[in-house]
Amino acid sequence: MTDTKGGTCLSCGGSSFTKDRSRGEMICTSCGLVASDHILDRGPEWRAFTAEDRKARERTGAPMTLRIADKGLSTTIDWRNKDASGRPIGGQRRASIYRMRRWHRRTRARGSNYRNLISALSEMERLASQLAVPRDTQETAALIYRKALKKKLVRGRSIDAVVAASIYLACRIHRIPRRLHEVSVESRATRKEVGQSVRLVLSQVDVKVPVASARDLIPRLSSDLGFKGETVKRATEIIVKARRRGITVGKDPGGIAGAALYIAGILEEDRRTQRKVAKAAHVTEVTIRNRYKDLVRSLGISFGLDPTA
DNA sequence: AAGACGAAAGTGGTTGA
DNA sequence: TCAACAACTTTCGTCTT
Repeated sequence: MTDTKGGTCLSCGGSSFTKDRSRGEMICTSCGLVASDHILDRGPEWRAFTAEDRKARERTGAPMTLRIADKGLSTTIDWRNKDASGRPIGGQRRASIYRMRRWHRRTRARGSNYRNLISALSEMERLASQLAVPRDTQETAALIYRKALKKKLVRGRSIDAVVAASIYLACRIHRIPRRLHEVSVESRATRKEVGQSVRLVLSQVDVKVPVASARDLIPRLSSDLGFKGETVKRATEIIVKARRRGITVGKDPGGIAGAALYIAGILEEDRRTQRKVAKAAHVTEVTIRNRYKDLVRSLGISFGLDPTA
């Protein structure tokens, strides 16, 4: 409990508030009203300097706060200026009731968006930790989701799908190799739904997302398969060349990355079976073979001579 | 026996009339 | 809404190591 902030309490008219940092709540010091509904909207003010601080607020702060804020006023306030026994209410008390009514209306008007955001953010938290997505990437995801929400893209489709899409896109922006199917496996939405949401968000929301590249998948795949450094380097070269020839467009990046690693493995005498590579890359052996053929043909790779180039 | 290869048919999704 | 289509998968038989 530390700093106090300006403003007027809607319940008692008091002007002093206590801020509970761990919960992100604003509490009126004279009547105890939890007045915190704006905290969600003040994105920038949420910035904290330590990881713990940020974590504490992001996780439990917003949703819990809102839940509390709503709880206090979930009943309707009668419009007549009478008290329970029918006597008229006057003076300061009356003004205070009026303010409460207005506040109540406002909360309700924005209520559906808030409610949506609450469940979305908690789902996002769950998904992100499941996928080991870093904090800043998660923030990007939250931002994308908010934009989508503002554009009414969530209407009529599942929150989970749009959340998953936001995380997937945020990962791509931050070049964190998370593939669509990985995200959808952890999501409650199906791969199809997530995919559709990704496309929708991509077309409607103003985010620039780099194209998914096979290159970004190399580090993960190679560590899964235990390739040595030289092999990884060579695989990366192969992909760079392949992209320059334009034979990577429209193909599953997993297949390309897998095939490049497979080829590099042969060239570097660091071989893995197609089966293993395919499994790690989440494609079939056939796809590895097809990409392998494409790559070998268009890059003129030969396996006979000592590969020193 | 395991791995590599390729043909053929099937799947789920996009695109364009 | 439907058909054509591209990418990928499944399945399976055959060759190679």
